[in-house]
Amino acid sequence: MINKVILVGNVGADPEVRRFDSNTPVANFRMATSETYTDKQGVRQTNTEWHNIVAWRGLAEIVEKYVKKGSQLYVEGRLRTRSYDDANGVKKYVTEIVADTMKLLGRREGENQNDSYSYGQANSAAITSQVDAIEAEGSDDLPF
Amino acid sequence: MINKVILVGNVGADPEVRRFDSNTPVANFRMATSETYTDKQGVRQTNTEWHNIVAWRGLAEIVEKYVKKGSQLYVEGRLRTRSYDDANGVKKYVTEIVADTMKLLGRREGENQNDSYSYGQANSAAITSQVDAIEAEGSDDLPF
Amino acid sequence: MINKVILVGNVGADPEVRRFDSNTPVANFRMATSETYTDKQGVRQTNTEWHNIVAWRGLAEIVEKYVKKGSQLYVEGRLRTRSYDDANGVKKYVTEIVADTMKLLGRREGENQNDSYSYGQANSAAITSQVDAIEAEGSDDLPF
Amino acid sequence: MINKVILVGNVGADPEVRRFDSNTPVANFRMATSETYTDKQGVRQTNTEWHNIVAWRGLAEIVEKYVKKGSQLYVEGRLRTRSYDDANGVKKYVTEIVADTMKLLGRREGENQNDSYSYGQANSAAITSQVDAIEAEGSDDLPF
DNA sequence: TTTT
DNA sequence: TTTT
Repeated sequence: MINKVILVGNVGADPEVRRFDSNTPVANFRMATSETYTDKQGVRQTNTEWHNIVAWRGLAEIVEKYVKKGSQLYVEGRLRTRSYDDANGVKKYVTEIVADTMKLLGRREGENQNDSYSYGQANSAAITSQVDAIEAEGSDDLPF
Repeated sequence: MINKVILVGNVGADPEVRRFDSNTPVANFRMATSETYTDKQGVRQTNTEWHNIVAWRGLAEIVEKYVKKGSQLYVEGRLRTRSYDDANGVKKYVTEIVADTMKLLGRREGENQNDSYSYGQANSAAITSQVDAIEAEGSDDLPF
Repeated sequence: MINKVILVGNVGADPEVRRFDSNTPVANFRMATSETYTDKQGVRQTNTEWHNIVAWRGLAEIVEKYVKKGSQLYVEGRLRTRSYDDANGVKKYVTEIVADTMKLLGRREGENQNDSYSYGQANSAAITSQVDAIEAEGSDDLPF
Repeated sequence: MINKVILVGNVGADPEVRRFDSNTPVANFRMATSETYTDKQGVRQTNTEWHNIVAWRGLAEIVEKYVKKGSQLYVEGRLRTRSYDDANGVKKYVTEIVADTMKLLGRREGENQNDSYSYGQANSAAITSQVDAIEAEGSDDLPF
């Protein structure tokens, strides 16, 4: 069955990256998608939706290095709702997007673009070489 | 910005359809997407994810008529997280998929297929004619 | 960069599967997506679009076993335009969808559903076990 | 049935916009999506795929104003293969993506971002107001 | 709560 | 050439 999410938006705050046992990294961050429309009174309105993004392993490492508050991002992943007990022992539910593919868009100082990263399509060696290649490109002078 | 969800799965229970003031119908139902995999011990495992689907207006009416417990469905829509106060006055959050397009897949008794419905791409007259056409097809004898 | 195609439609004719050197299987088939609309004169019209689908390796083997003329299918893949010289030595171009994920929908005699297959997300052992599992399910008696 | 294409890439040359009878504008341009990978010899390789994009009416007008050679773009649309006779009277086929939604990504001089445009979801008045709003934003100083 |  |  198919469970697919595609987002293009901006990162709300610098990602948090944690490492669990066996050193598996996981990155969490929030991302906004906004839509603007003109209401019945002719007034411009903006609706902003916030999404919880989770990235594991190689993608988490790429997030750690390249994704920052304000980054414009393409994210493809799947929906997952999980529960947890809050500080008062109350069961809470949160829906997250577990990222499979990510692409940095646009351009800011220190950011790169035009590469996408997929979990599971590349082993860590390949990811490392991708990251190296990107860092090497960091000073390039592409027309776009 | 882009906020898009694509699901193919099965409906968990008959949809609930309510009508608000000005008679706007809204349909709510739950839909499952399952993925199966073989774990490290070689045992087949299934993960099921449940999604809250919301459909408005013309799409709600189509849901009311054609979507049932067990229906196999393609849903395209956007993520929206809303909050509400539960019976104890505690603020709760729920993430829903607001459907834009829907397609009945496969076939069960009383179900039809191969038509998709989009909110906003068809006026109510067109929706009505689609529905009529489907009802007219309702007695056919397709191979699936 | 992102190059993604998502189709839900029907297969026009039984797939052709060939094997190249080193025994890599490749499956080719055509798939139709139709849309119906009511024209300005109120007459129901149908537009059918035909797509060339290509599947490699494990996906090709699954196509060979399960996809038939008339199968209802979900296909996710990427666009690729390639050129070839026709019988008269004239250069021709053809655009194909190289499949990454596939899901059999609906149901016909001898067909199964609710499993999706991805190239590159499963090694050949896992694909084999998926196929085995499906074959084992082959005699069930589901409502659709 | 579902016929959907999602692309994120760069525009290869300035779009051509023509106007037919009844003044319906149509924009045509080419867009590249590239993927890079490391081959068996450990050498970095790039595959670039070129796509023919078509946009009609309001979307064509937005293309005319904002899309340029080098623009980074999100395009959502559907596949359509059409035939034509070339200068020698030989029948040719070309597969195009008819755009439904478009979003300018990244940022260059004279470009804007964070708005997406859909054909059919907005009437021409709404499109005009969107365009006005964008032009008004043209000198802004957004953090991203 | 679906489905396989 | 599919499907409705």
